[in-house]
Amino acid sequence: MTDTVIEQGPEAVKDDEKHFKAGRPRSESSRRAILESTRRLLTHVSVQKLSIEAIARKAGVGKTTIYRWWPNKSAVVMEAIFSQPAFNNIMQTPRNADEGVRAQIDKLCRQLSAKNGRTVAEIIGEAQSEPEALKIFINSFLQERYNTLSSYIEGGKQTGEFAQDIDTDSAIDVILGPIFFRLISGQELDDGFISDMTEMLLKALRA
Amino acid sequence: MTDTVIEQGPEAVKDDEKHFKAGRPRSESSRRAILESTRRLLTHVSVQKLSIEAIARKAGVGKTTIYRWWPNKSAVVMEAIFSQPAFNNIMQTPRNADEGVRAQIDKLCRQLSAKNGRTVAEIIGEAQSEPEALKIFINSFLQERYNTLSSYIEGGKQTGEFAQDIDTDSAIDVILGPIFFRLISGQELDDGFISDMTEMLLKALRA
Amino acid sequence: MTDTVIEQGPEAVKDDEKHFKAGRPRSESSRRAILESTRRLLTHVSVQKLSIEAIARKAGVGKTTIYRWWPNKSAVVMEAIFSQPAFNNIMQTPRNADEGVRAQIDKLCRQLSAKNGRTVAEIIGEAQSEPEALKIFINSFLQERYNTLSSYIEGGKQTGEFAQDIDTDSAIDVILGPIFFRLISGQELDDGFISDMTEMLLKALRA
Amino acid sequence: MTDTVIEQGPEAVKDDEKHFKAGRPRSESSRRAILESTRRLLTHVSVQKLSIEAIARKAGVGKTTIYRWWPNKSAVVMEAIFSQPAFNNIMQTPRNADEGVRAQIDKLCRQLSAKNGRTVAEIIGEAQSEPEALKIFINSFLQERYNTLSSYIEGGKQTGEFAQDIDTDSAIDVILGPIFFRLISGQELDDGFISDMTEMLLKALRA
DNA sequence: GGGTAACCGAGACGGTACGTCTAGTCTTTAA
DNA sequence: TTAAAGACTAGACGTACCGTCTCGGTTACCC
Repeated sequence: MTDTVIEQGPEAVKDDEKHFKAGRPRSESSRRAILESTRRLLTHVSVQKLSIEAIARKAGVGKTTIYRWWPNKSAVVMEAIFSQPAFNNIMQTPRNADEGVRAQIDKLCRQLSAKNGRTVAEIIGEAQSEPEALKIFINSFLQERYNTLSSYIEGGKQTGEFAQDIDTDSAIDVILGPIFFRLISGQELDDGFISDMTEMLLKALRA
Repeated sequence: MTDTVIEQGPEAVKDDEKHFKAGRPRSESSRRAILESTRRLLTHVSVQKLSIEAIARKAGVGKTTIYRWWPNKSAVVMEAIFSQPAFNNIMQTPRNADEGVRAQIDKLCRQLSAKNGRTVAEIIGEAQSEPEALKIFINSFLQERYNTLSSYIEGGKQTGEFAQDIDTDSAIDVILGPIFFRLISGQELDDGFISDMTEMLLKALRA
Repeated sequence: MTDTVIEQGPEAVKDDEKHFKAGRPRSESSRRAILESTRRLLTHVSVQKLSIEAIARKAGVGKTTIYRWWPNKSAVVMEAIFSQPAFNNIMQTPRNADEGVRAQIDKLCRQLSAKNGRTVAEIIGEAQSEPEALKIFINSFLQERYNTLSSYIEGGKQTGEFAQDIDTDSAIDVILGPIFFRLISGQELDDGFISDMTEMLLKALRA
Repeated sequence: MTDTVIEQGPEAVKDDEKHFKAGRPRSESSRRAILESTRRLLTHVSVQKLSIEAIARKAGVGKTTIYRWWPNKSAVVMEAIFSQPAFNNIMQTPRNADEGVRAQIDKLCRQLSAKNGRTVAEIIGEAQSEPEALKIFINSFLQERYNTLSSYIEGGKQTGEFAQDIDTDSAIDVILGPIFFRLISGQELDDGFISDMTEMLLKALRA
């Protein structure tokens, strides 16, 4: 699901009617080689120091092939990172709102720990000067967490678990904020912080 | 106060004893021209697209002069931005902890609004792939806000305004997090969000 | 004698009358340090790659001190090289013109062998793009060899050893040419070549 | 013929079999623009003061394009200069050895007169500190003159025109030496000198 | 099975910027 | 006044990538 947001190719046209599609089709093996090479290279260098040329070289692919299918480096990197199984966000339906929020916080912190967290931080960094990259990041990663949290909070407000007067969107930012702030300020997302933060946030939400 | 952290020059030696100081002294006018040019250029381009060459060109200064006094682009940018009067952080002593935290949140949000906020976001972005730049950012900007908030929260815990069992450092991250998260996720720091957030955070802190 | 040609400083005033000479006197130790450092550096790098900065650094001297006393790098190098005892050109008075020419060829070839030869070649190279350096080279090195050869050839023409119809200046160029050509074309001035050449040249000169 | 020595490109593969030749082909117009710009710039500045950047700027070409096809500045300059029609060395077959040597001397002196001579002198100068440049100079310019003279001298020795006991290689250096020496010592290659020299040299060669 | 068309790799292209180096000048204090 | 130190503007160095382009060659689909 994640990658369909990123995907830019003509495949986007998936309408009912079969389109006349002349010409050689996109090479699936090249696509995989590009993403795999990107992941490999990111274990050694930062997103900003990663170059399209290096990806192409390593993947044994022409630069044009990359430029044809992705609008910029950030898009390649995000598809490479977020298409990994660890980044799928399917949550088990929780027993109550409190538990749902806790589970989402936990899951997100686990996803952002270790190497992947650093890379996501670098992606966010890259996105600060490229509005388009920021949009892709939001659509392909943040949106889903927003939606999940949103449903939990709305649910909590209805059941009376959470205060009725809190603004859902603001609340989400208050929840996600500390996590990403720790990430970009170079601090660990250690268990101590996670539990401290969780208690504070739930106290803020509760009725 | 901010810039003393960044400052690199031999002026650091300000001891009582007179030092032998051979050679032509640092040109104050070049220093000012560099910082001013940096500020001007940043109104047109992002931090990442800003080049040392462009700064030198615009300031009518040799590249070496920049490299002599600043370790990298981020350091120049930070000194240019944070040395502006708007970024001094002198807070009036508040009547109580609650008011102190509110004032600090307000002040920070005002500093990060408009053009400056974007630039700070870009600085943070740049720092994601340069540990040294991150360190400078923390020392020359974040640390002060940390210290101020820390004293308010500790005070609040002692007077009984705030809960005794909260961890001060975690609390600070919970407070600063949402602000910087809005910033880096490209959303406005509008009044509605600020007041929503403030209420939630203070609820989380209160005894 | 050699170096007076190169010398440019105010010492040029060597008139009888004592001149009032205010200010700190020229440092003889700096002068020696500069020349010695130049010689040392030239054992590692070529004349063109030798920089004034490197000389100043090595000699523990300001760049200004060098620029004050020598017009350019070539002048420093030539004074450093040609002031060595090996480069004095005092010839014993020969028994006849033939022997004089032979002796001069021999001496020159010996002076231009090994490391010194390479350096002289580099000086000539440097002088190709700096007319002033070329002039200094001619005055401080070539001229003396010209004069000596000229007197031998003129003498030979008078005694009938050499043909009357040869032009002395042209003859000198014909004699010196092959030596310097071997030098700048990177070939050794080996004994075989020296004797081959000497025979041919004397045959050309003889009546 | 001259430039094939300099040429570095993959075109060197001119075998019968068709080679697969991927990628965009070398731009002939860029190549011409580079050489032409080099020639133009050399009418104003010396070889040593000529910079690759200036060539690229004037030719409207990226620096990389120059570095891709030539190993260094000297190589560009030599191809620019020696690929001119005036520098082809095709000699008419002479009636005898004497005439051949005279013709070669004449031709060379004509080629080295005026502006071109100065540039060749500068090339030689440049080559004094760059062994690789010297090698290219020898291969792309000197070698041909050597070969031609060699065949004439060998011929002359066989027909009895020239002395049997002269060493051909030494003789060539004796012939070329005076010409290049006049060049690098900044003197004109005027007709008077050329005829004086020619007579002396042929006298030296004759049986 | 031939035509068509988009794909592929390779790699050259004009550019920009990097961070370093040196030139030659300027400006200070100490001798 | 000169020496020494070292900062100054200026600009070239050779390298790395950018994003575009131009090749020869490949692979599907449709008639």
